[in-house]
Amino acid sequence: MSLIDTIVMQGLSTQGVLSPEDKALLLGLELSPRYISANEILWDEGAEADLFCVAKEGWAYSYRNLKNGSKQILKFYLPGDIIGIRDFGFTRRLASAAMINKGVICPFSYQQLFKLFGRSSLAAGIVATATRQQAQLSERLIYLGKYSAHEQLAHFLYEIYLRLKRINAVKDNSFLMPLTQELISDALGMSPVHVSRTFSMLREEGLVIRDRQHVKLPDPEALARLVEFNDSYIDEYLPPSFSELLKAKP
Amino acid sequence: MSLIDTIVMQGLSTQGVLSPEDKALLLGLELSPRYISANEILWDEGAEADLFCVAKEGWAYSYRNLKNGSKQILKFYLPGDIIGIRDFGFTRRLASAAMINKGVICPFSYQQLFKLFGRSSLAAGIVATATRQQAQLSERLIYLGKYSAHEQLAHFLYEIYLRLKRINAVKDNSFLMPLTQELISDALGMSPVHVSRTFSMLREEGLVIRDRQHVKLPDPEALARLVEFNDSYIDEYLPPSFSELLKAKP
DNA sequence: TGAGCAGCCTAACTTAGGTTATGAATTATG
DNA sequence: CATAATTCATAACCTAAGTTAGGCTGCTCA
Repeated sequence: MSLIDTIVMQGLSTQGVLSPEDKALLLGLELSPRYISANEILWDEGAEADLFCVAKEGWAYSYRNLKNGSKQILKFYLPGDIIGIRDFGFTRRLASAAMINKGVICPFSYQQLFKLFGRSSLAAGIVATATRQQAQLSERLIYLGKYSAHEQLAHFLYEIYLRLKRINAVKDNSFLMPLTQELISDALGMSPVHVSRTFSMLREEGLVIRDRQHVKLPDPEALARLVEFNDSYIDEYLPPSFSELLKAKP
Repeated sequence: MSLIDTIVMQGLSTQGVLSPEDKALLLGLELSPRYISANEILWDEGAEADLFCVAKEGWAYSYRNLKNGSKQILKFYLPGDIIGIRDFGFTRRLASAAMINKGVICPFSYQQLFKLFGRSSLAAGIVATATRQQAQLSERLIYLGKYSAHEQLAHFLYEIYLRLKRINAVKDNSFLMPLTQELISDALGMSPVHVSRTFSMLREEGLVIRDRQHVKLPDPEALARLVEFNDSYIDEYLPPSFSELLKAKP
């Protein structure tokens, strides 16, 4: 899993927009992998925002600690995702980030990112990556605002399923999800008890089979229909016009 | 109100990072103002994503229509904000956008944006603008997930207050907010009735005085304490390191 | 190998906020 | 100027989800 495997970069790459030098620059970002243990905190809210990471192995999440002692999770990061882009352009972290299970991340600095920005095609790719993350956040906002716990959890599981499928981590409609129900409750803004209740409902409906970290969606399409899933924000490549515009540049 | 007045661009500009040519490019975006009437739809979800707008006058919002007939508002845009950056890198709109009151917007195309991207300092500014919007969304997510209606509405009003103050639209702790309670309810994911109830509570506590569109916060600091407002995501300039990095570039 | 603990389930009870309804005040329209 | 349509306030009632609690299972590590 390299940065190039980010879906947007893939799009740029397969359309021949990235030059060999661009690719060399991208690959240069992953020269210093760091091995991280489970539950290790990558950074705390308010810390200096001086680097980003590509998650190579393991899951991570960003979150905010709330005054009442609980926390709200903003996003789960799967292998291949860029962690910390959220803080680009801020001096301090707006949210904490932590590893869920043990894994490998590749940190890179502002300096390295700016080097990429010199090449407008890479700037476009980075921005597109950031807006994709924002799009995922928007979807979550929509479900938090107006849908029931039942629909929320279904949506959440289907999103994870799609993101894992993209990186070939789904086999026979099953995947590994290293999340406790407490983490899920922090992400969906509901109580852990209600997450359990809702899982039970989905099980009884035959939509989700789960044994600890092993999750199986016997009929993913049924789940998708239930939540009217809008998958354009996950799967889409860059618009065709992009490659034209980028090639035309001097 | 010009694009330069966007907080990030202001930061770049006052630190002398923007060259005269950069500024000319930016101002070029504002050459074709369009006059928009109240409630006019700028674009629908699923439409081709081919342009962005700078809001010059009037308020706008982006939203998603939900299957049950209601809608979820993702963001309100005040004068000076860039509308549509959310869809950068997608071929189709992920959300609809509409004007609230009548106003003026300045559309610009992907081509124009890419021209800006040729200059890495501007690319950085645009990305930072996009991430700032994402940060505002994250804050809303946090409040949707874990706080009561009372705290949510207080937070919402205080955010509007800060954003308006930045563009000098607050006088004597009062400002004009052209939102119906129904729009607010669509943004905060609660029922219109409960918005009204909650406004009544805030009024009784002496925190918010409101007569139709005229809103006064007699003691903004008290409101801020109530919600423990984290204003770093609104006010902060670009990190000092940015200007160093950008100047160092060839 | 067994004590301790994290994770999960289910039940009983409570509550914040949704829903429906009615009326008053404002604003738009013919 | 009169009528219709918004917008808002408040009340009465209801439900989805929170809270507290108790018990089960399967790790971990002493």
